[in-house]
Amino acid sequence: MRYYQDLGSCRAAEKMRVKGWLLDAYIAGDKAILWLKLEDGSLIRLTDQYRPDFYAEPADSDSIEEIVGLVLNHPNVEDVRVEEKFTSLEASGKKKVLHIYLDHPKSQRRVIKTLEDSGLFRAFFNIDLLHIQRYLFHKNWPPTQRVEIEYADSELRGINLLDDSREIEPPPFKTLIYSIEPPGDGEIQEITLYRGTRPYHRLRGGEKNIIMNFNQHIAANDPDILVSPHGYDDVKHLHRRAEKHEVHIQIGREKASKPLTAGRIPLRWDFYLEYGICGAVERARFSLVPPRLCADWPAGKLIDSRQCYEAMKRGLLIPGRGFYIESRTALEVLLRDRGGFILAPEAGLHENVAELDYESLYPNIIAKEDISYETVKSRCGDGLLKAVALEALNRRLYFKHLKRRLPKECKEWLWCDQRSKALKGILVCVYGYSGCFANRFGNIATFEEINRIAREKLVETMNIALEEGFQVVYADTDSIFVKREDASREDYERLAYEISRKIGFPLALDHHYKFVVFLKRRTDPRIEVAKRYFGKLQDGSLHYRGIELRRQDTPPFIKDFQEKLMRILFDADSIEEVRRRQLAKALAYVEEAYRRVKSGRVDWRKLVISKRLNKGVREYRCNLPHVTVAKQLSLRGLKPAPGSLMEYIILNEAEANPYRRVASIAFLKEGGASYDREKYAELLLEAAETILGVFGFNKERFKSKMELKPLNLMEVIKGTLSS
DNA sequence: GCATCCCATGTACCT
DNA sequence: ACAGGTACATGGGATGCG
Repeated sequence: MRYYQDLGSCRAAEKMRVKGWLLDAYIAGDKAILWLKLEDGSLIRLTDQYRPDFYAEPADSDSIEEIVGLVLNHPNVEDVRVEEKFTSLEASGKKKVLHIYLDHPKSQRRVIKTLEDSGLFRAFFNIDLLHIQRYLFHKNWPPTQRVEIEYADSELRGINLLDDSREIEPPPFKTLIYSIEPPGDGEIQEITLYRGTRPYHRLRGGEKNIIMNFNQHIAANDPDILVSPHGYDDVKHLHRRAEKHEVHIQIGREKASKPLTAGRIPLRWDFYLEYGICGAVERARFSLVPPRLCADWPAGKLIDSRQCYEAMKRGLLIPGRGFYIESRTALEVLLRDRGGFILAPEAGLHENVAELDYESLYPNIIAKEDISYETVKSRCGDGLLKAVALEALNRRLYFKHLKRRLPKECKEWLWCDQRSKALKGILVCVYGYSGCFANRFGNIATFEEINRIAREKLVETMNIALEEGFQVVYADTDSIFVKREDASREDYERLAYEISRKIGFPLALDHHYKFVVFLKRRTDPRIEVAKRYFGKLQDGSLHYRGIELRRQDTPPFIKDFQEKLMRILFDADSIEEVRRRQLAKALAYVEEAYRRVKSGRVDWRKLVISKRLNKGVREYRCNLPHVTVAKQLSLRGLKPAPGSLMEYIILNEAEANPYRRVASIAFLKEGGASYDREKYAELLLEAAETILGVFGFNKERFKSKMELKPLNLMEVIKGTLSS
């Protein structure tokens, strides 16, 4: 067993050796504070030395000895060494740089300011990271990974990483779930405590009391993880309210509330529901950032952290964050910058179609073809990006495949699912982030090279399918839709296997459709459209993309209608049966729903449209309905924040005054509202046309037939076929 | 003065 | 602090027509 010894004081204290998981870590003063959950469920707080260091590149390397003397003279600098380093990934040769060691984390800002002002330096490196990142990077210590540690006198003496890469279960962190009522930053009326999704206790009786009781509850239960609707923001809210009553509360494990949730992990409700503790664990392991911080970070930030860690391991210097700019002419963009490959679908109704999808195609290209920022121009060695992607890729594959062998919905299945989903979220971004302007190592060439290979692979894939006797109906980026009339599920699986073997990347049968419809452009029905289709799988479930039903801005009534319509239509064993029997039933259903909308009998709550307000009301140039709604709210003192959903119904679209066209649901009473029947009927028929359009359904014709009673619904269809 | 077309703007979705 | 590609609705000005 190897220990990474620290240079600490060697007092005659008893050394302890324990196994556990790093739950939280942060820098306080000149120490790293480490909270470890141990195997027996107990918790320990250890400290460790932390002295920050960074690099500075002299503007003029000739007078380097003189500069060293100058820097050493700074009262906060403990040591300076001259080292030879690559100053960028593209750099052709090493340069002499100063490695500067500081006396205290707090000194960094001051020292850098002084050095900057001196004008003697061209650039600084390894400064644009959190201290805790640098500490964990130096220790090669991914939080939440199983470790054996040695300590004495509450000081860390050594760590040894244990291999828990095959472990499914998350560390035994204790969770507390709560919510604050009402939501928002006003006075607290109640705090609800939950077991799973069920409330089991409500704290009530005056804000001050509620807060104090909650504080006590935390102290008594000593949870490791705090789950609430807004995670850390809720903790801040609690603190603000407590201050109002001059009450001291302690949500974290430190008396000094430095990080408010020191030693505990605040998680957002929706994150917890989707990814669980496993998700936080995967993020922390990937990024080497404590889960308290990284659970909330956007993926790009996690990738940046991992990239910096990998760079440091290779002895590379970390440049500051900044935006890179690459200018190119419009023609260059036109010629070079292409995204994924798309084969326009063959519009219409198809039977027995297979959708074959590549498994993490982009990360696989990065890892297997070793595409990276520094290798893209001249291929050499293992690239940085490969190192970033490979472990996550293997981990994801492991959990995804393990999941399939487990009984669905058991604990282990859920953990595998959460881990693989969390890793997928990161992996998808590795490719996108490679060309992101904010990526300190990024460049467009890398991004485009990955893209180019992906396109090449997809075209090869299509060709193999054709050679094997299949028809390619549609293809987009990393998936292809193929069909052969007599093909069985096994035939499709064989094809997927054959392609995987030849291309060298994993491809799998993702969906086997009984029926699938590819749509035409609504704005120009002569042209077929990508990314909009729907169908029924062999197992009987519906599967659809891009259509109204997928959109959050579609009113629930329309969604329910469209889904039911699809069900009715596809309740058959063959296309013949669909046409002969189900089509008439579907039309009858359209008529029924149409009459209901037109009669005004639909509950307005089912007609609510919700659209996101992406910026401040003043910044809009177009007076769109949801902007009008935002203005309505502003007028009444409710300021809708950018990013919030505007929920409204359409009262009368034709109204000249835009404020009377729509109404925010905030102003609608229980009694109800009279909605714009014409408009909602129109939306209904558009949703119907999406589903029934292939059979010749046309909303205008439907409407005119509806005016004439009695009507024979089939005429709506027949009319088209004969015309 | 009114209907119609076109385009910029904006949201949401797919991979 | 993920990219690029795609679809579609909406408002409002430009355009055409009488």
